[in-house]
Amino acid sequence: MPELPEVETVRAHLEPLLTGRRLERVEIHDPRLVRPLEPAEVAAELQGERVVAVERRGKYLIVRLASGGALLVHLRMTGGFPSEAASHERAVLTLDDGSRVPYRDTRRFGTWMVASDPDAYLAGRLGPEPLGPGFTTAFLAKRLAGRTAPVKAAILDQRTVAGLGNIYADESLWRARLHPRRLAGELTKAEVARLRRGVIDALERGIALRGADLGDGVYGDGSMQDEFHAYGRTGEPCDRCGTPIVRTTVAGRGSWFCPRCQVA
DNA sequence: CTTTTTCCCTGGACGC
DNA sequence: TGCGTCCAGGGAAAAA
Repeated sequence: MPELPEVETVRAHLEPLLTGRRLERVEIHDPRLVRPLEPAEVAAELQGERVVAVERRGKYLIVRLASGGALLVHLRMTGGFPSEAASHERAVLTLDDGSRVPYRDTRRFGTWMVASDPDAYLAGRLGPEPLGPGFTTAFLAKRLAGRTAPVKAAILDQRTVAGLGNIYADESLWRARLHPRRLAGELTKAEVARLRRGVIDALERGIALRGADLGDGVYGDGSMQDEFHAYGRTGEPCDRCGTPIVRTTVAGRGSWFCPRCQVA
């Protein structure tokens, strides 16, 4: 559930803790976290490495190492680096200043992997950063052209744009006034431009508010949930036209939209 | 190639 | 109160 704004918030939290530090000790308690490798193999690769930067690409955290490689962390649904003791601790980093950085993940979907060439690895599975120069209307139009999948499915595809999940997909479509079931290939140029703008605005707002906090201890301390226009708002009035928000299922995901201003 | 479906996992919500 | 059932969701993998 952490999406781009939440992962960015985690990145900002980790950066001052890790940058410049050496990984003194790496304990991986849950073998699933690093499959198919064994925890001991991953720990051995990481121990003794120095962290030179903590970056983000899409929903991945990139813990860059002095060797040129990186630890790639994907939080999936419930992963996170709590600042206080928490249950479901799946791994712990001990740094050369003696500090402990615990990783928790209730549902155990998150992954850690060591990549020798992280940029190549990520480039092969992710489209452009939505807040970077590559996410142009022309690129988005090309990605959507000819596709018969619902536009919501298309923007959840990380190769179309990196970092959207179910929440920000719905918020982006609301801002763009597009029905989630519209066929991706049938959008007009003007609608594609609106979609791009909706994605950018929704994510920038999410980052500014330090992400959403859904009260389950998974998302951070952000306040984006107070500004949701669509997600989870069944029956509540649309902030544009007052029509009650409707829930349906698109691409196998709960999807909320305004049936009046997001026209099918 | 595309699109859809299944699966992984846990805790919280809900019905009886 | 205590069960059983359903649901949430990212993305890999399989199926179509």
